[in-house]
Amino acid sequence: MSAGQEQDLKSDLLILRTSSLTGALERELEHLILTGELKPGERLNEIQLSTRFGTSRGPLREATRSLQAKGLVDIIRNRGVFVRSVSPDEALEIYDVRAAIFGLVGRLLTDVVTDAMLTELNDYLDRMDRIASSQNFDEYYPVNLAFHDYLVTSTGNKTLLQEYKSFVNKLHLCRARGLVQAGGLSVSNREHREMVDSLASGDRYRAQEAFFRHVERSKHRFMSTLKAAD
Amino acid sequence: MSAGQEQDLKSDLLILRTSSLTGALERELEHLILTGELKPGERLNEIQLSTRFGTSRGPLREATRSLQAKGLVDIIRNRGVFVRSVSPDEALEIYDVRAAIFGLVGRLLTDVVTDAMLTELNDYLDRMDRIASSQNFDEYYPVNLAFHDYLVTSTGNKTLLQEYKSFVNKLHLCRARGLVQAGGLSVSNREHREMVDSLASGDRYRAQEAFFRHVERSKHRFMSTLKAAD
DNA sequence: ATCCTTTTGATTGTAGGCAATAAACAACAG
DNA sequence: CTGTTGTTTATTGCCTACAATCAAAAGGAT
Repeated sequence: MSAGQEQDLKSDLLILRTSSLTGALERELEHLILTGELKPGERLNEIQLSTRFGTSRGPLREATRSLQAKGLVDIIRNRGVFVRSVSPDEALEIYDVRAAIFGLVGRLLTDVVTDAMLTELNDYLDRMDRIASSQNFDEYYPVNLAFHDYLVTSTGNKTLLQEYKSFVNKLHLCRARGLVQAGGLSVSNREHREMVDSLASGDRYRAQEAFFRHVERSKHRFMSTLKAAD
Repeated sequence: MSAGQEQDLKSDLLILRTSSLTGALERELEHLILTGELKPGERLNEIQLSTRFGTSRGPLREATRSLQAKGLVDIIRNRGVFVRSVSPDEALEIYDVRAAIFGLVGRLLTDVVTDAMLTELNDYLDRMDRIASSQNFDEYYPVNLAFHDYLVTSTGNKTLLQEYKSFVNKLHLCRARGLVQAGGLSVSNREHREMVDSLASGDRYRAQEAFFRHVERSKHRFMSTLKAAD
């Protein structure tokens, strides 16, 4: 079954001795899940996957256990491994926690922000404004992602970065989540500008609240799509 | 090797068909780590542990992979599994994230707090005050834990609860962390009272900040013990 | 003493097998 | 026709045993 590319995964990644086979499998499965190739609710067949990647069942089982702890799959005893399906209710919970995390990003950045960072951020804003006016979502999305990544990374807090990414990932597993922000590109960028301005002001509470609200608003946009689907 | 109690763990927990052997091992190892029976930096020998619990290597390896994803152990290829040792720097990072999470608890609670909850919380405060005045730390600690648990659980946000507990656990893995709050029992309870009062006021920003500051202060107490050790 | 092999001990990955379980299916009685 | 009861089958859970791999310790040469 489509052995051409994946069969080589084992030998390919063993050349990069950097990590174990389990680790490679874990990254590969995570990729399949986050790109949607494995859809929420779908089952992961052990022997099917292990033969597909040319490994034995052992490392594969270890990889799935790791993914379970990360919250990407559910394991039901004697039934198997299933791609996690995040309910709308749980998505709302995640949005709240993510808002708090992101609020902390704003709060921390006020202490470390430099002029160089502010010009860099304003560059991002201008670029995103241009793209937003053309309503080109496919182009907007990666820049938007880079913008947020830049912010979180700049705090220098690696634990924070890890948590943030983990929550962004989990939101991808929500079935009901269409491309939420598709409507309000320029709306969203107005919030971005307020975030950067708040950083420039040096007011940590204003920054925390601006960052918090940005996620909260995106939660509300998500909720409105839920009601629309009723 | 001390087969008396642990040998029975397998059969005992298989009677409770509720969970897999891997899951049981994971909980057992987590317990050993968090109680300090396995100390930070210590290696987990596969065969030694599997024979100790009367299982084979497979489930044990799966359990350790899960613990790795939870951040409780580090796995080095071809070297083995080690209990995670949290550096002071990383502990400071965790304190910040935990502060943001806990701040969210305060913010969310203002929307759901009831009179019954407030009286319950004031009961906690009175009990802790009495214990604090007697400087009995062993008695204070579990009540303090229950107080915080009650707060986080009352938000109704299960994702939040899970994250909060995860961070509290990770802080246990910091070698340098003596019993930090040992000094300021009544100081800490003054902060608790401000937290409850802020909830009663209904001001979500005040509550968020009160909860945030409580963790931040405990971070500062932790930092002062670091300097003292220089 | 330093550097370079060699050995050793442990982990990692593989293969194969068996028991247990759950879902799908068939036979059956009401 | 419907609901219940076996039966089958696929899959997981767990085990043993073995080969491969790697890191650190031991040994010897310069």
